[in-house]
Amino acid sequence: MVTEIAEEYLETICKLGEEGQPVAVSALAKHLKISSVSANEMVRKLVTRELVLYEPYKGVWLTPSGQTQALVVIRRHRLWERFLTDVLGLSWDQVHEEACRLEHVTSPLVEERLAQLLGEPETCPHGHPMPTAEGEMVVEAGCPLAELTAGQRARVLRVPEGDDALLRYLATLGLKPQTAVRVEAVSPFQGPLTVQVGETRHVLGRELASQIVVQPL
Amino acid sequence: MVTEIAEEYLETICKLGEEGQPVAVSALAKHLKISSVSANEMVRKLVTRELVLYEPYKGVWLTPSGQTQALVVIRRHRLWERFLTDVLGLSWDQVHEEACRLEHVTSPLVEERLAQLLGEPETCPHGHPMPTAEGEMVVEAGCPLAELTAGQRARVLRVPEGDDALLRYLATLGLKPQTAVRVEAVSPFQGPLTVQVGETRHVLGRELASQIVVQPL
DNA sequence: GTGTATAATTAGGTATGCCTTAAGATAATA
DNA sequence: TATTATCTTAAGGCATACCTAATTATACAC
Repeated sequence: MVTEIAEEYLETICKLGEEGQPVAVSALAKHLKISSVSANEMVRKLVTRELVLYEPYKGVWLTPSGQTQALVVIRRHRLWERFLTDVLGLSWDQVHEEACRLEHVTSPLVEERLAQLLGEPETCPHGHPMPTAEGEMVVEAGCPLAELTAGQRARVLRVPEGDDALLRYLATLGLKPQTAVRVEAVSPFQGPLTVQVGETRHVLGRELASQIVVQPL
Repeated sequence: MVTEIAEEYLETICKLGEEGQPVAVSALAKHLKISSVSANEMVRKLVTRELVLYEPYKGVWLTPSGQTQALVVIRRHRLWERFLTDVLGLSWDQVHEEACRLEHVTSPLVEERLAQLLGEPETCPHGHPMPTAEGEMVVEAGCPLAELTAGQRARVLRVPEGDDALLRYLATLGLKPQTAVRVEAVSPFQGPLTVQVGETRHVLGRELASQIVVQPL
């Protein structure tokens, strides 16, 4: 058994280390908003518990056991997010923080029943994949909206989960997972994109557009 | 803001101190399964936060502010219990422990939506009253089943919440809140009671019968 | 009234998880 | 290769919440 704090570390390492890439301890510290000294300390504890592997100046990555634990926490997080939006009617910018707390106090039984209640959802409200009960997670391939060229159509796959203000803005644009979009124009020199969503056209900063993952059609 | 541990203390003081009776620190310690030294320590912290009042050799009781906080936690606990039984289909012996963890990570918003979803329930699955969102809790008057005499009829009001094995046993007897019972016989010298529940007759130990609160009809 | 059992407190210690400062090691690159 | 930036380690602290052992205070029964 690990503490809630350790669960947060595993979860963060899993999210930052997509494709098995080692995660720099400094990146971990930045993400968890703690000093890199503290992160270093905890990483060493996780190493002794054989949940992560660590090479100085290279980074940290999950062992199979750590991966399993991380995916359990991520699954619980995303199940709660779905519950909070779909059943309790919260908006998608309100659920991340709540789920961050609920994920650590969820038993396997509640996890299972929640999944049943929700109809075994395949994504969270922000479009991120739901790890299965068996510990598998398939990340649907896509590319940042910012990489499309004028005229291309695409389907939104996922948006960032943690930034409430951003999510509220995206909601006003109607830019949510599964939505069809069409790039009208791309300004050069890292300029904004003009994107058609439904009947409306919106101008999106390059920075924002690079955080939205889409599947070109 | 108080810690989760402090919330547990407030909750326990509220439950043990029905009718505004001071709660002995030793009783608190026993209930929370910690040493009385630790309980003493925490009580002094709660005093400085003006959540409880304390007189040595007399006990501890809630201030209005402490009472409010305690009732919030109890409300969240009982709402989750209802959710877990009514929506997720857990049995009533499985929900207390889960709710003990969920109660501390529940925002006012989730509390409110949960109450709406459940139809503003007035009791938990074990029959204990639900504090209102305004911080009121009315404990329905009743007496222990053990105090009835042969021939008396009654309606079950509530049963203990924390003892899983007991709850499983009561479930097999059909002894749940709102159930009508009839005392068939009372053995003298603190002997068992014979009680009719539905079509069936059961023999209940005095100890057990004294833990079941009923309303005589 | 005094003794005794119970209750409360004090003193000293553990573990976790965070912090900071300072110093040393490594890597990237100019 | 030297410099700079980043990373790591060492050392010392803080807060919370728990513990045991020993001491002191109180209440109540005789």
